[in-house]
Amino acid sequence: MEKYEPQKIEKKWQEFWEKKGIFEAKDFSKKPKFYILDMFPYPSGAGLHVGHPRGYIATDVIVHYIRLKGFNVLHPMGWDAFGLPAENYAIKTGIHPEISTKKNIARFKEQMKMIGLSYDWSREINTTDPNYYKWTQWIFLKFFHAGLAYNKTLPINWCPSCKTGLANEEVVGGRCERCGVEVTKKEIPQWVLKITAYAEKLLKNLDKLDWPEKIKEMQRNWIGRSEGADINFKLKTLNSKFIKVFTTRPDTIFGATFLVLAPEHPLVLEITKPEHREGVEKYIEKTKKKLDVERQEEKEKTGVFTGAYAVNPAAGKEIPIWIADYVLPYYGYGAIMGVPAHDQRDFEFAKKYNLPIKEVIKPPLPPKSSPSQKEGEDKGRGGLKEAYEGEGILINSGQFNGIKSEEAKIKIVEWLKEKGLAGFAVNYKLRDWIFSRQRYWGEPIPLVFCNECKKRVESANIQIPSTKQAPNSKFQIQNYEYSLGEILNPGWVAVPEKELPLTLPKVEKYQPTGTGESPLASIRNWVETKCPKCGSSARRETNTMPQWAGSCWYFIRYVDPNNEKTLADKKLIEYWLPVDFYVGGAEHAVLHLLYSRFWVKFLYDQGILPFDEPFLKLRNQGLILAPDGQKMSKSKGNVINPDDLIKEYGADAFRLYEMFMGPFDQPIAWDEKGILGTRRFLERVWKIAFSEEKTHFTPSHPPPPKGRGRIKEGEDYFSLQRKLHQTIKKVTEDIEEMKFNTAVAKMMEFVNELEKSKEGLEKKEWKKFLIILSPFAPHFAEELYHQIEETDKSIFEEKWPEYDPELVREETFQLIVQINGKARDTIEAPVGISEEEARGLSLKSEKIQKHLQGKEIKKIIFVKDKLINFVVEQI
RNA sequence: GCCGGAGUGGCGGAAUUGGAAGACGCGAUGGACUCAAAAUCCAUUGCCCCAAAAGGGCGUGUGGGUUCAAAUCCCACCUCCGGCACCA
Repeated sequence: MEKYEPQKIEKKWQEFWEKKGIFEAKDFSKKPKFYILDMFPYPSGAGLHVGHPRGYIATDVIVHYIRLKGFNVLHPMGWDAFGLPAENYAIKTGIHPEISTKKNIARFKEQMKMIGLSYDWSREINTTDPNYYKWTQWIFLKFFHAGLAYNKTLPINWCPSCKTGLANEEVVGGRCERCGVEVTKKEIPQWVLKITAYAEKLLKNLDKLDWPEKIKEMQRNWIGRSEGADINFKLKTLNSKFIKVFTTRPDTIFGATFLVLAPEHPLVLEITKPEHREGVEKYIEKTKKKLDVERQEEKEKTGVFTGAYAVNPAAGKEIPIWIADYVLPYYGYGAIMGVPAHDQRDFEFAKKYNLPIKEVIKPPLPPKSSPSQKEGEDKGRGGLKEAYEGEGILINSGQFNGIKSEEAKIKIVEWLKEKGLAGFAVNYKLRDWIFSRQRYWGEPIPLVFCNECKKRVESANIQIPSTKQAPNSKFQIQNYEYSLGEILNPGWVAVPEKELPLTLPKVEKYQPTGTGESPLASIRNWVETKCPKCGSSARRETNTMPQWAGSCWYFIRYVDPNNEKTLADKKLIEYWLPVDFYVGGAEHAVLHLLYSRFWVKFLYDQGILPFDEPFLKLRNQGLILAPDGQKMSKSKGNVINPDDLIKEYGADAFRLYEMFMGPFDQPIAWDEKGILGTRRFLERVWKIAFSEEKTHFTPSHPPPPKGRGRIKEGEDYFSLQRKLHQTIKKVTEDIEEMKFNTAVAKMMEFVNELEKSKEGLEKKEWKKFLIILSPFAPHFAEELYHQIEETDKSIFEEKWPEYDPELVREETFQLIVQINGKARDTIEAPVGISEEEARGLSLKSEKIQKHLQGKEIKKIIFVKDKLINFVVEQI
């Protein structure tokens, strides 16, 4: 017998598969298609650690399984290679990101091949390849022309360490998602994508996706839809002007005793009375200096009075207008109505500045624990301890007194609507996507700025239709045709499609300037260009696209990775897409997963894609933590690489252990001892494979009887058969449900039994076991398959075995005999026996007799093929 | 504070239409093989009582409840992890 030496066999079979090309997807094959995708990695310099492959191995298991089931599978891999680490590395070493990226990709690929992952490498893509990002730019221009990309100077989140602006989604707890440094504010011109235009669709479609509830919930919260009303408060002084607020509680309008504007509100200075001007300006200054985090951490409410008054449209009373930084400028209208009796924040503010508190909602039943309702408490004279935020019955609300708040929410808005002072409204927390990065290593934004065009567009005074009505309209000005985007952003002109890709120029210094300009700005002969429309001198946009741009659509490119005419052939898109099954980490819940849904919805509206959701089914793998229970990171020095493990234990033992260590979707700490267990398992299977009587058994007795009845002869043989088929069933079901850990456990159980058994399996049955093992341990199974089969076929060209339902069913079971719910004996009994038979069997047991002595049987509970329970009472 | 998920041996975990808790693996202990060790093989391995066996009791975060029977269902609470957080 040869020794099991994974190092010898793994390389051999990897080359065998590659030469055969059996893992390549066939376009338009007659087999049913299945597109299963891993989130493609950023090829970092550190290479893969043991956490990465967890998802890759899981999809690989599924891929093998589903191929064996007869599907035409698309399972590609590529590189999300734009990003800061490569650029930072370039700053440090002067090595161009393209070069370091190339090196890293080679390393990643080598590691993936080492694990034996069965990707279709003929479709490999790389987001930094100009032939790829040509289409990223092309899609950006679609957004631009449709009026969904706009240029605006905004105070945005700025990472002082990465020296770039960030999207809302990239700020985690006030810190930069990448480097963890606290985010500051910076006001610079930005390209912004109008993701908010898709808020409703992004929210609604979630319901139809087979995604983890957790991710869907996170997206729902992120989009943050609230229903309520817009209400106009007439200003006391500037007669024609209104302050508009959004509220989810129009039923409390009679209790609005003041207004609060965000310090950034555009009307603040206009309405402020001269005698309050100084205080207001000071407050605005102070707010400007505050970081978003500080502003949100502030517990104590602060604010200043503007001296101005507005009129409560329901109560008709004059109410003061304040400014305070607890009102955020970017939500709603940056202004709120203060209802201190029914909003805790307003309550705290009112308490602090002695503003009137007016109760307008009475709780339906006084809640016992509410301090405001305690007896003997000084209520009604501003003695409230906290706001009552629940629903209830209206009081102090004129003609609406006595009705329920639910009802009032509608009636009051309708009443105010008639007076032209309110309307039903919906608001979202989602904000538009800040799309510019002041860094080098990203896709150049293919736009130029032309002063002549700016003048032309501005002077033309065009009536702009809403983007919804005319997303792709063209406008003729003099001899030039402008798109909607070019009209909405005067002076900005798109680089013509035929000039794409607009390639990233070589630069001498990668160092970000920190002033808000990209390193590209220093390359004069690149920046200075001619306007593609009118030929006047123009300047290129020097910001680049964010990290997430390329990953928004990469799954589309895999279906036709080399197409030069379009992002992918329509027929291939129709055949392969959308992605049937997507696997990756949960950390992208509101980044990549939201952005790519947005892009797909847009491309669908543009008629470019025939589907509007990219990923039908999504599953997240749990994080693999370092043995110390911490997240693996280079800085902590606790990273474990797969290379050495594979060298020592083999790729198959590694794969098995990654699947066996715990439930796929739960985080788990790495334990190297565990891989020893799966290696031992393989060694035992190997030994069995070389034992003729175990794998080439010829039964000397008749085949197993169908149905009931037992034969003593060949008992071991039948019980092995049965066990094998139960294992096939369990492994099949577990792969479908991604319960890989129990699938592996079941195969181990089977092998234990086979080891112990006096008899063995016939060759054709042994083959079935090798096939169900093959997705987990492909090299190993292929080797043993060729040991029993003279063939140049691969095990992966076989068929997934069907289990025999007759064999899966057991003939006997352990009847549990309970007395008062406690198990007192077990008796082997034939499956399907009746209560009477079971009772008869049980009463024969000495143990049971003993327990029943001196007791009266009150009741018998019988569960078929499981247990019988005697309920007794002491006589 | 709000939303989501989870608490089971020394460890990772199994068991969910309620039906023997601890599958499988790791570790540990004893033994075989060996000059010895590693590897391998065999046995034991939730805790407690009993000299041992037989036998019995306890046991799935805590407290209560429903039930012949609860890790599983209900109520209250505790802890941990993840996400969001002055969103009007």
